Amino acid sequence: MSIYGSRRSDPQPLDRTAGLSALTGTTGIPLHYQIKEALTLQIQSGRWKADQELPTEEELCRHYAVSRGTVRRAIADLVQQGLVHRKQGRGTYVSSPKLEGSILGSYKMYRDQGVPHDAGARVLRCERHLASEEICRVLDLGPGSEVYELERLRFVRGVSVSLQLSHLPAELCPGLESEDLVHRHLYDVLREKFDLPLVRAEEYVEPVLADAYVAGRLGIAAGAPVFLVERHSYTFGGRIAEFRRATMRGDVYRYRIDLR
Amino acid sequence: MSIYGSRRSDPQPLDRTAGLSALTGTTGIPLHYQIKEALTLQIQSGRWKADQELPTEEELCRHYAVSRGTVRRAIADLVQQGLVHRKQGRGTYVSSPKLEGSILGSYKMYRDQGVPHDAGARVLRCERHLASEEICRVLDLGPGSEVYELERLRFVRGVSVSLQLSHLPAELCPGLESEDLVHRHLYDVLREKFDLPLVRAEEYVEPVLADAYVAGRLGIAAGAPVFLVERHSYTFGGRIAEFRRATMRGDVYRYRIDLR
DNA sequence: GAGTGGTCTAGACCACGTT
DNA sequence: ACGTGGTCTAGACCACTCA
Repeated sequence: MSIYGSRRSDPQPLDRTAGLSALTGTTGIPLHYQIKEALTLQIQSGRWKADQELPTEEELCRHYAVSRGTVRRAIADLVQQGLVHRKQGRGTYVSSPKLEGSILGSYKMYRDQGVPHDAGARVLRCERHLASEEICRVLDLGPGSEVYELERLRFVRGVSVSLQLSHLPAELCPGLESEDLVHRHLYDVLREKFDLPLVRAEEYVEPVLADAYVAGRLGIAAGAPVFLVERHSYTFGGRIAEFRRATMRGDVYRYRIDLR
Repeated sequence: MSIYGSRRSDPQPLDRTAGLSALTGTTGIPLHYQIKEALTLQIQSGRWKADQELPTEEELCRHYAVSRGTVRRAIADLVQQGLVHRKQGRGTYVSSPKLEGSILGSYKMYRDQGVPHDAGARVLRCERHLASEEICRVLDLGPGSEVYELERLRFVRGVSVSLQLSHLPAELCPGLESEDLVHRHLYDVLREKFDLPLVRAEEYVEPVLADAYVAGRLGIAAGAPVFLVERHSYTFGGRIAEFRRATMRGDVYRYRIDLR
């Protein structure tokens, strides 16, 4: 029985001796930092799932044998990092990584604001095969690895807006081809079916001219200006989960970038 | 004589009664928040300049008649916001807004990485005149306001890379036309000559085709893909200091966007 | 009313940088 | 040696949520 057996949503046990006591005496690492790292590990390892309740401050104080201020400092850092959130009178909860919101917020429909309720995708291709040398390099895979290659056409209100070619390490999402990618977002499927939450992404954006193939798929003239977006998406541990090359209609999208 | 007369770099005096005591009793606003706001005001008003030393924790405790933990919480929030930074054993210092680094980091030279030592600009035009209706709206100015219109061509290693048309409220930077904008960055001039540090900017980016004028200026073919970047730059108080429309060569630049 | 997180205090000791 | 910020404690009271 966990020492947290009486907790409402029964979080996983923490091993105080392994996580803390070994470090405290010898090293000069602050206690609040060690506690923050220990809690981070619980979250990133997946032992604490999204929306799960953390132990209360008082429990953590007892558990780590520290004062409340120290526990609060550790949790405050987690809040600042976005790993957890707190509600006064309620408790502390694991935050679900919300990279998707960040991605959706970065580029916007040009004229047509508002949430596109009737957005969707057509899957043109979803194949598992040996990765090319280039894709192995980009996905940080050894030679001879298998990948899923997923070509999709995205629609908003019946209008095609972008053409996407995704590459995913096959070992991370075996059986991807039998998932419903028409009605569900790829990133939702990755998170819920394959336990692959995305936590970070880099995009490289260039302006290019639509070639004949892209123009045909998007229903625009060849030579029209479009965004070419290369996106590297990462899951926990810095592991790359998807490499995507997308062509987005320049007359429909524009990027918004906030600089601070 | 300031009560801080003995301080090393002689910070401006704080008026405790005006800033704090009036609020404390009546409202339920936390003390650490009120102190943070009071310190923020000192910085944003320009009374505390960049790199200036803040009062020590002990002085702030006495001054606001609060405990050290409360002062530390206020300063920790300022650190997190990037307004100040601390050095153990030294002190707490006002940070200089570093929006420029953020801007320079957002788009990168395509092939040619590395710092462009020999970058420069040619000023094609710098005129003060009545603002058009559109520019008045964008700059949030009343009708009949005057603006500077500044057209520049930027070079890196002797190659023209972008064409920029900036609009600035004339009242914020009177005499801009006599400043050296060839060897100095516009934002450096704004900060140092006109006391106008930029703290935030929004960019809207689209892919377009270069028209004949732009192509001629940039030395590329008409119809080549380029970025059209509209940037709104803000100084303290949410006041817009510059609206810029820039055309950037697509074969030279690409945007890098980090999503979290 | 019981339990949660939010605020604040008073004091202690430590690590670091300057003098 | 002294002054700075960094860490940690033990305790108090408050604000909010929920049964």
